[in-house]
Amino acid sequence: MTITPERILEAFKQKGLRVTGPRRTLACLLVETVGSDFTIEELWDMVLKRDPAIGRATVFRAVEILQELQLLDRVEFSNGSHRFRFCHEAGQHHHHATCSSCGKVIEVPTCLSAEQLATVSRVANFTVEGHRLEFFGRCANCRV
Amino acid sequence: MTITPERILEAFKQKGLRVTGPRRTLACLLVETVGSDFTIEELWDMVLKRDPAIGRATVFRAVEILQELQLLDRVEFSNGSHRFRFCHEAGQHHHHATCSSCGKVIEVPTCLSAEQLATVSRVANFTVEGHRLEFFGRCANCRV
DNA sequence: ATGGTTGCAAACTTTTTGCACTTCG
DNA sequence: CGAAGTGCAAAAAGTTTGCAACCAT
Repeated sequence: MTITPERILEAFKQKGLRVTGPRRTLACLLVETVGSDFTIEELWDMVLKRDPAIGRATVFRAVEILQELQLLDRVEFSNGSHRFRFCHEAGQHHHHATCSSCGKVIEVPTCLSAEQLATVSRVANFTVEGHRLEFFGRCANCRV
Repeated sequence: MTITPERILEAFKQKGLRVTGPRRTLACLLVETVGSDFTIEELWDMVLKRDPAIGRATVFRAVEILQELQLLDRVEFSNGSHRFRFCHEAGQHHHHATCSSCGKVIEVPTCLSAEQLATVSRVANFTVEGHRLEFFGRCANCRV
């Protein structure tokens, strides 16, 4: 199940959103970025190379939508900064390990168990609807 | 073990940092905020009421240090925003559940097991040095 | 046609920086 | 005294907004 621009555009349609030129351009670009991460500024720069007429706001707006569609992941780093990433596992629940030395991002399937989530609900008297989990450390290359 | 301004200032000293007027003011203020959360702007406003001479940059710099000292927690919300919080559990490892309706923050002790962390290390070929875990959902008051 | 979408530019929010002055130790 | 810390103001990042024109459907 490789991700294609069509899949992304289909997701827009199913949300009742239109398929437009800028969105098409973005979809094509994003599938090529799989496995790498970027800031919105960097994404905009990439977009400009394909269509210099696209505005920055359009990119910000598209990123917001793609996050809601769960297609684009926001990756948090230990220093509090964040980058975006169109993951191999796009659409699948997963988390990220980020190297505090080189910034490498690794997709990891590890997650909390149902029991652990139930425990949170109980002790916090809280309905858990979602969570975010990030691992920080050092990748194989940056190990000492 | 109640937290006191002295404890905070002591932590500064042990890091080789000086105890200054602004830091004293901040320490006193922070122990009174335990259990509530704030933005840096809000913190600065509170600081100004005690000493109108303190600059914004000083507050930003102090917040950065207090985070490194693990005394001040940065709480992330589901919408991507964040606030700071001087927790009851200051210094103890814990996480947060935030209500996406009213913004309430609940401190929770639930965490990953050693096995789960070991699994991440193994599958990602990655030395895990830290992690961040946030729960999103609805608190008792905002439940439908 | 018609309402969602876009580009632009300006406004905004949040955080950082350089530097002369101050203050702790 | 000397280095760390501070206040200020300006600048840098990062993001949002209003609106007239545009274009999918």
